[in-house]
This record gives sequence, structure tokens and C-alpha cells, in this order.
Amino acid sequence: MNSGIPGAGLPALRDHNAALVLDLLRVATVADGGAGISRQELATRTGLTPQAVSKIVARLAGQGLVAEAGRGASTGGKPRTLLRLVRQARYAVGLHLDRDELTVVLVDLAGEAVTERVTPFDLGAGPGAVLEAVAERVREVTSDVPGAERVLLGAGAAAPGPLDHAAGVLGRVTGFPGWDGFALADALAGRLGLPVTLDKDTNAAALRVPADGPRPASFAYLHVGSGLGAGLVLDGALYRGPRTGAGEFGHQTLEPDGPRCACGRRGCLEALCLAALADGDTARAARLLAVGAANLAALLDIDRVVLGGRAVTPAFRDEVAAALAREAAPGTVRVARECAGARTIAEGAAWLVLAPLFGRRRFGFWRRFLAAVPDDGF
Amino acid sequence: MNSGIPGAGLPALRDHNAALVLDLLRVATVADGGAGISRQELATRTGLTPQAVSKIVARLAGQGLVAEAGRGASTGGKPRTLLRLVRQARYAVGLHLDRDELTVVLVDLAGEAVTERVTPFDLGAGPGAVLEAVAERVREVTSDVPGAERVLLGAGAAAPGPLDHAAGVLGRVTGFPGWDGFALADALAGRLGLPVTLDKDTNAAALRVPADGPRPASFAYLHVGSGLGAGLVLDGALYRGPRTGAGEFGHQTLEPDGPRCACGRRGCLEALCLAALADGDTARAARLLAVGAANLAALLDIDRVVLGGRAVTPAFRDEVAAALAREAAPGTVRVARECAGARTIAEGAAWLVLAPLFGRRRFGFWRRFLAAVPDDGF
DNA sequence: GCACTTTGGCAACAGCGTTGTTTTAGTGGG
DNA sequence: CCCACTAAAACAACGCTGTTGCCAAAGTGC
Repeated sequence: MNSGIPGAGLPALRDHNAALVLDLLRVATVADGGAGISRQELATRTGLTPQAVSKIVARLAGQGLVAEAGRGASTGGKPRTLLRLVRQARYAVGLHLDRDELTVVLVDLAGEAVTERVTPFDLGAGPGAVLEAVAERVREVTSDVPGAERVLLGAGAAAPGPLDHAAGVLGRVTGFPGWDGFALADALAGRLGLPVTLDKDTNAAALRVPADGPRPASFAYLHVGSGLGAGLVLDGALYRGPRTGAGEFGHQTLEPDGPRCACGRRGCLEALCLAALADGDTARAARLLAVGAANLAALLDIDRVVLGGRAVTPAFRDEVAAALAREAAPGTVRVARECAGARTIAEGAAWLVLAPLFGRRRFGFWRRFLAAVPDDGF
Repeated sequence: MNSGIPGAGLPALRDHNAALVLDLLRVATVADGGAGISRQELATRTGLTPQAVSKIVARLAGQGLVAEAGRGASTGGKPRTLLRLVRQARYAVGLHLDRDELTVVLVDLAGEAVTERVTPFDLGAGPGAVLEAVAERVREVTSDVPGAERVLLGAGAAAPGPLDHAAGVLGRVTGFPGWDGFALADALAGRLGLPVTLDKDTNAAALRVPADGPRPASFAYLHVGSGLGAGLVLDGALYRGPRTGAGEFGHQTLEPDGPRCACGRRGCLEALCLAALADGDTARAARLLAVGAANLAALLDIDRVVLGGRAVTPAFRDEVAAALAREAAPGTVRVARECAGARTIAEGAAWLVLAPLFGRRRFGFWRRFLAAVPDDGF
């Protein structure tokens, strides 16, 4: 079998450019003020000709995704017509299935939450009860959407890892062994009547973290909760790895002769760090986390780290930032000022559904600037 | 500034498909026997229609890159016409500037070495002498190529890191501080009259390592020489990171309270491992390397590791493999049976030049299957 | 009020892969 | 030997993409 990169035709070309335009429109709709963006600016930003942009915008407007939104100031000639995304044109559902809490959000086309439901929850109650609870919450959240069957794109579900994103199957959720091997994506899709994408909570969060400043092309989201995990964004897209298991940040050995971890290895960062937190020794926990983060940053040349999870208070975040400044080479990495909030994961889950629309895509086209690896496999 | 993913037109579409076809032809030309590949098979492998493939092949043949090479057996109808790359149609030069040795190879369009020159070398001799030596070797290696100015695509240069791949500028080469900040790519390009791409030796090796079996989409090349570095191949392309500094595998802290390393951090894998090697304690070195590799594999979900570098003998490779089997979760990672040879880096350097021809590219098109990260930066 | 600038639509166009059809080159039964 | 059949590959027409050239619309500024 070959690399599997498919050949492309005119439809792929059209979709590619439409996605670029849609993403620029989304940013212009969401960013401060949401003034919109003109065709001219879309043209310069994409490198397409103004005429091509006009055609693309006309197509998108025909689908109801884009609308005119006033005009800009003149710069000596005809003033620019501003365009915006029609936020109500599509919606996506985001689910965060935590161990004891279920968060369900409805997100509009621009990627912002419209409705939110947070309810207590027992992941140990078994598939039947869990599916029922989720379906009920989703029904509540989507009941106000007119023409839901037409505008609801699907649902994204975030769950504790490890899990198989491609197959939509859960793995060994610590403390809840009954879910191992359960095909949650298919089960939810059947129950909700929607396409469902499943991913790790850390990956969902990485899609939505409020890093301060423009979001870098590569960064790491570090989650400190009942475990220690990471969501890796590399070159502008989530990196999941061959078995969609990437991000096992907590199970790096920091003390080769340390205590045995539940994962089988020794001196795992997760075990050491969580033990320190349990002891109330946040300084030690922060330092351990900083060492792990510095290792990751050095390996991946990452210059930004975002923290999140229940254990991460602003104070702890500051401790980690200070420790990281000591552990890493000066000026190479910094911790984002904001940390991920409670809703981040659920909103990120919805982004699993929206992302293809605004899609930087998996293969092809512009990778010419990277060195591709010769693919000698058959 | 936006993500910078450019819009695509018909030429980009054409180049994308041509690159896919060229890559399949390259594999068929190089793989055992080099029998070639038919238009039909190209069509099924790319997903393009046979007619599209015929047109693409005709274009490529017009440029002299492809030629017919016999016919296959009939399967009941007209037998398939086999096609092969014309290996002499283009060439690339690969340079490995090591501390005490210069390797120069000439590589044909199929990516295989045609000529090789290994000469003693003193990286400390300064730019003038080094450029002169390189230019002379390149002249020797390319003198037999007819119409060199037409068929020589360029030169790739591999040097010890860290360095700035994008700018083509060297960094602090341990032991040779005089090169810090030297714009080697530009200097070489001027001297050779060829486009020059500069990259770390580890990255070059990763482009060309003889991993046993089909090359996986994601793997790590670990280099053990005068330092400890890694070349990361993620999702089928080299991962270099925002500042093209990724792969600092040796500077992960394995002992938070260990000895201070030259890099400023404590208990670095590189310092510990090289010290063990210097002591002749290969078992300890192998175990440390295995711990680092297991950390990397867990974080990136990588299932294959390739070893190379002067310190890596087959025996040491086996020691690391055994240690890794103990350190990592069972069945998750293995060490390739072969380790990278002496020519690997120089050939990989030439691949820096060839890769765009067969190019999976940086952005666009098929990334829709990955979750793109919302790009809110302006 | 007129010259000038900029936006953006209209129309013709070139180039891409696709579709429908025909030609070419084999196989195999009678 | 002939003829029906099959598969590969070229030929021709086509639809759709972004591009180019041109012009109308809508402002600014002297």
C-alpha cells in the first residue's frame, strides 16, 4: 500500500480554497468587534485573485454561510463591502464526558458556544445510562435550533484517554475498566442520529485553548487532572500519532530508578507529580511538571505551553511558569498567562466537527516546503 | 498575519498529482527488480482516472523524466505498458560536513547514490578552506554529469546542529564556535552556483534511514555521536518545529538533580549517556538511551526507532533494543534491525533537494482528515 | 463638476481532471 | 485460421476551476 495520499481534482481544489476563505471569514467574525473582512483582503490573504474570491464568496453565500455586513471606510475609491460568517447557518455539539461531570455545549458556525449544560454524571453507570443521559442533554441543547436536521453538522465527544480516535473506541479509562473497548462514537452516532467524532479530552482542549496572543503553529496543552496528559499541536494541526495515542506526557520516566508506575515503567512524571500534589507540595509538583515540559519543549522546539485541568489554579500556573523559566534554556518556552477553563474541552470537542470546514487538511499540496520522507512501502 | 496557507490554482493541482505519480514511479524504479509500474496501477493507487494518469505521464515523459520500460503480462487483454523513472534525467548533490570528515555524494533522480567521495576534513579550518574543499569535491563528483547545469537540481548540506534550516545559518557547533551564525547555505550556493538547502545531520539521516520493512509514517532516528540528537518524522514528513530546532533528544532531563549539563539544564540524557559510553559501560548507556527513547515514543505514539552514528555498533544496537523492550510498554516500540550507515546522512542531504519533486507538501488539501487548529492570529 | 482611485461584476479564456468512445493488442474457444 | 472477448490506452468533447481583460459602480479630492 502506498502512502495513501490521494490525487486531487477540481472539487478538492474548490474545497481547499473555500475552506481558506471560510476560515478567514470566521476569524473576522469572531475577532474583536467582528467587523468582517472585504473581498479584497481575502484575496491578498489567500493569494487568490479578487475575481476568484468573488466567485468563492458567491458560492458560499448561495449556501447561506456568508453574508454582507456593511461597508468599510473608503481608501480613496469605492469602499470595501465587508463580509461575515452567518453564525446561525450551522451548529455543532460538543461533549465532555468527564468521570463525574457531563458538559454539553452547542457551538455556532463561528466556533463560539451558544448554549451550555453542565450536569453531574457517573461514568461508571455503564453504557445504557450514560448514552441516555448524553442524549437527553443533547436534546435539551439542540431543541431551540430551527431546522436542526439540516444545520447540525455533528457532535464531537471528548473523553479521558487513552482511546482510539480513528475507530472511535474507548480504551482503559482509569477507574472505569468497564468501558475498555467500547465503541462510543458509533453508539453515540446511533443514539443521536448525528455523525460523532471521538477524541481524548487533552486533544479537544488543545483545539480550543485560549493561549494569550496569536495561537502559535506548534504548542502543547498540558492537562493536570486525575492524570497527566498532553495535547500536541504541531505545524498547525493536532498530532495524534500512528495509533492516535500521542500525548502520553505523564508517562515519561524522570527517575530511571524511581518507583514503579501503574503503566509498568519506573519513575513516571505522572506518579511523581500527582504524589507531590497529594502531599500539598505544589512547589515540587510544579518543578517536576516544568522539567517534563522543558523536555517536551526541547524535543519538539515548542515555545509555548498552556496549562489546564482541575489541579491547575492560577497560583499553580505561576509556580510552573517560574519553575519552567529555571528549567528550560532561557527564552525558549513560556507558559501562557491564561489557563484552560472548564468549558474549553467541550468547546474543543465541538471543534472536532467544525475543523474540516475551515480545514487545513491532512496531506498534499503545500507540503512541498517541508522535506517529505521517501515512501518505500508497498 | 494569517496561517499563511496559500490558495491553490490549477498549476498547484497539476504539480500535486504529478508529484504523486512521480513518487510511485520512483518506488517502482528502485524497488526490487525495478520492473516499473503501469498507468493502470498508477490510476488505482492515486485514485485518479486512467485518462488523467495518461495525460500526466505524457507531460512527465515530455520533460524526459519518465520512459516506457517494457510491458507486463496480459491479464486477458492488452498487456500493461510499464513505466519507469529516467534516473539520469536529474541529479542532486548531498553533502555531509562532519567535524573531521567530508562526504559528498551524487544522487540520481530515483534517489540512489551514483558517486561518492569521502575525504578527511577539518571543520575548524574556517569558512574559506572549508568552502574551497567542498567546492572541489563537488566538482569531482559532478564532472561526469553531461549537461550538469541543466540536470543538477541543487545541493543539500547536512551539518551538526543546532542550526537554522529556514535561513540556512549554522548555530553553535560544539567545539567549533567560529561557525556560529555563519550563513552556510548562501555561501555554498554562491560558491557552487546551485540552490543549497541546509539541515541538521539528524534530519538528513531521518530522510534516508533504512528502517527494516515499509517506512512508517512516524518514527524517530536517534543519533549517537559526539552528541545525542534525533530526527523526527511525523505523519510522513520531517518535523522541524517553529524555529527548526526540533530533535534535541539529548537534552531531556532524566535526573532532575543530576549534574549540570553544558546546555544549562541538569541531568541531561546526553551527558549521562555519553559519560557511560566513555566509561565503557555500554549496558548503562543503552539503558539510558532506551529510557529516553521510551519517553519519546510514549509522547509521540511512535512505534519504531532507528539508531545511527559512530557510537552505534550492531552490538550496541542490540543492547538498546533489549533495554527498550524492558523500558517501554510491551509491544509499543521496537528498534529497527539495521542501523544507519556512514553514507546515510549524505544521501539524506541530497534528499533535501529531491523531496519537493516527489512532494508531499506543507499545507493544504488533504489535511481535512486531521483536526485543524483554529487560527485566531492576525 | 470633473479627474482620479478602488471595488467588484461580467465575459471570454486556458488548463485541469472526467466522461464517453474508439483504437490497439493481447487471450482463448471453435 | 477466425472471431468473440477482454483490458489498456489514446482521442475527443466536456464541465468546472481560477485567470485575464474590460467595464460599471461608488466613493474622494481639487
